[in-house]
Amino acid sequence: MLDSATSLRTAIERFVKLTQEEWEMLLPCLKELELQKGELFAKEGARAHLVGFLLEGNMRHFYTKDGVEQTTYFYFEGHFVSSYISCITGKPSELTIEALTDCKLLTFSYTDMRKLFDVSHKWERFGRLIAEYLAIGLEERMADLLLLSPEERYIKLLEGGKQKIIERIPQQYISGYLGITPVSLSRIRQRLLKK
Amino acid sequence: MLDSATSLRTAIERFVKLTQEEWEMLLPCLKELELQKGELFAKEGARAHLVGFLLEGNMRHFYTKDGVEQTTYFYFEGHFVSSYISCITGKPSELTIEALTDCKLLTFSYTDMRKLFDVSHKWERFGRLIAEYLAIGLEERMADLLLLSPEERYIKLLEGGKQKIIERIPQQYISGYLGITPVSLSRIRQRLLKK
DNA sequence: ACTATTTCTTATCTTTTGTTAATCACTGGG
DNA sequence: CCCAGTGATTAACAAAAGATAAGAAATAGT
Repeated sequence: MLDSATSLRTAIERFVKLTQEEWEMLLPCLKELELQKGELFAKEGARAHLVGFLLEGNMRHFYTKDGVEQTTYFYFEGHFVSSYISCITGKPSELTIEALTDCKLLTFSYTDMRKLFDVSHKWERFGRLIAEYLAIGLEERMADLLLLSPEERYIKLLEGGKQKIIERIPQQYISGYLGITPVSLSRIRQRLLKK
Repeated sequence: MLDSATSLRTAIERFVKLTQEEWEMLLPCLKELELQKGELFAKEGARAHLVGFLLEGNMRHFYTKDGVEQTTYFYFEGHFVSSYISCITGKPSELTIEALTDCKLLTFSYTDMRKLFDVSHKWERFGRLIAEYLAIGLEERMADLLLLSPEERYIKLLEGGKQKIIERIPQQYISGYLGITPVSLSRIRQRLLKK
């Protein structure tokens, strides 16, 4: 627990530097959670309250359309995992988060986080910076979807800093991330090989 | 100026209620700005510093790909306008914001906003809630791009709460918002008429 | 009211993707 | 070592989108 808490603190301090006192405001809220491959961290239709910090393993999140799972995001160790939109809006989650491998997490409830926002300017700032970080990522993702062809998006994934996705995620899920079918991704790969 | 400032205050108070004192922290930072149709509020390649509140008129923002403008968002009166990602990252803007009609705005610099974040927990909270609001919108937009076909996206635009876009924006720009060409949008409209 | 521009639609053709199904490759259990 | 199950590829066809060009409709300016 000590090691893992340190790793969480490091992640948080990429956004704001904490005094020991501030850090200890969060400490009692932390719980360890282990998930086996296939288990869910958040479920479509249920209000999400938990925020997780992924210590080991990786996860995906997916929407369901016409009964078909559509994977749109991946989580790796050292990053936060949450149906964040559901946490902040209080509405039922539209997405499901599933462990792709056995996972270890530290978790805290968003309710507790909200209390920290109330009593601490520093933690409120953390909340702002996390939301901004999320928005920056979403904006880039959206621009890519609007401006790039599926093939260009795949090339960007190959060349861009998202190596982990290529290395560790099955293609059937990557295709969802790119907004195309697995068959189409396979064809794109074939096209690129011949160039 | 008084009226317009009141309208801005109302917009801000949809996120946080302000005391008179807090409101007066922002007041001296405000400037009026008028733009004529076609003038730019932010320009690709330049670092953005300004945040605007649109009092009258509407605007679009667009990316440029291979020299072609690709419109991806619209702004209407009563809403904030900014190359927000550039403001918060400090990097050059990847998008250009252009007045589609003559516009009146109230503006303040993001530098001033940042100072308010530093000295006021309440304003920091405003910053968090704005960023969360942005993230919520982007998440929905991204999910639509990944899960819906162009035709479904157009139908959603027709039926969803984005009436202003349909009513007041030329189709050549709407097509960019949907991620397709103007020709393709015209065909989709034709298809839907025949149903 | 008329002309000049711009915007939207229609048509044709090419390219790409979706769909479905069959095949191939890999993996893990028995 | 074989076999079942899963994931990836390939094939064939239908549907949709991109590109380009030409024509119709709407708009703005004089």
